[in-house]
Amino acid sequence: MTTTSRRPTRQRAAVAAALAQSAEFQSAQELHARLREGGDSVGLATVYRNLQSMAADGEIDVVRTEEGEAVYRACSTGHHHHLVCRVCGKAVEIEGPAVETWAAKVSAAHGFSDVEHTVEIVGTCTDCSRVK
Amino acid sequence: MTTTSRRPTRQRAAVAAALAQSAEFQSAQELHARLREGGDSVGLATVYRNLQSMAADGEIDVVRTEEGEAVYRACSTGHHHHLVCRVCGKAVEIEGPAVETWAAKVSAAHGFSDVEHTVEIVGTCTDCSRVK
DNA sequence: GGTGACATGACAATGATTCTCAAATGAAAT
DNA sequence: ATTTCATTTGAGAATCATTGTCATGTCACC
Repeated sequence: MTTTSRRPTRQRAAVAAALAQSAEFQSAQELHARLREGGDSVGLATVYRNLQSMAADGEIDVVRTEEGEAVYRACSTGHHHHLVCRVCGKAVEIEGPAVETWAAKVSAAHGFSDVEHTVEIVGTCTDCSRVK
Repeated sequence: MTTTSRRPTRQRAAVAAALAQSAEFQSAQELHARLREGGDSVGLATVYRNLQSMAADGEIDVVRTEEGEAVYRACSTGHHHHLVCRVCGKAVEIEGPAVETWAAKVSAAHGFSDVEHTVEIVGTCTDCSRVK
């Protein structure tokens, strides 16, 4: 079902590597720029295509910025949510059994099937609130 | 604090009215088109500006589409979340005390302050899963 | 080594959102 | 009413991420 056979290419590997290099969320544009600088030249469209297919296969995480920009991140493992600092962008991975069950219960109650959910918590982390 | 004094104008009223006309989420573009058709001509930029200020004041709800488009909705009351059908777009307003407390607890545990959270659940509603 | 399908790259095209700035309009004073 | 002045509006240009196009490159297999 999730078997989208793909061909291994230098570009795909480069994108995956660049993504894995940081634990933070990165936009396609940022990744593209980083690749350029690093010498691994990869076309912008290719970066987008690869990120999309990886995301479709659940290999990476996608989230929409407040401004609507898509940001990607190498997903360490399984299903989880994020606690993001609105100032420095630091992201903490969190899990919430409570939320999972709640979401399942609520959607079932309304007759919804094949459900997915997104939970994003944004706030100001200790470091950033200190500085002001 | 939330006292952003604004001037009442025909346009602002028109946008608010158009928004209130439907219980569904609508994009700025859709609202603009609807206003045009209805004879209440309002500039596109103005529609955006008003939606933004209303959203900033918490008078209306904003959510990002899967494609990154911003959609707005007259917010009935207080804080709540949405259960959205991925096929027909039908949205059900839901509340979740469980989620609220969980979010507060988790963010506090990580030292985050001034926290906000977003929870979106998407699935397929009864009607749409029936048709296939 | 040849071949056909899939991947890539450069660039054009799209589409939502924002910016610009002159003209219109509200509010309060006169 | 009229003046005054900050705010709001409108039309269109400008941005900017993302997607489409299509000729060319490359992989897996024969």
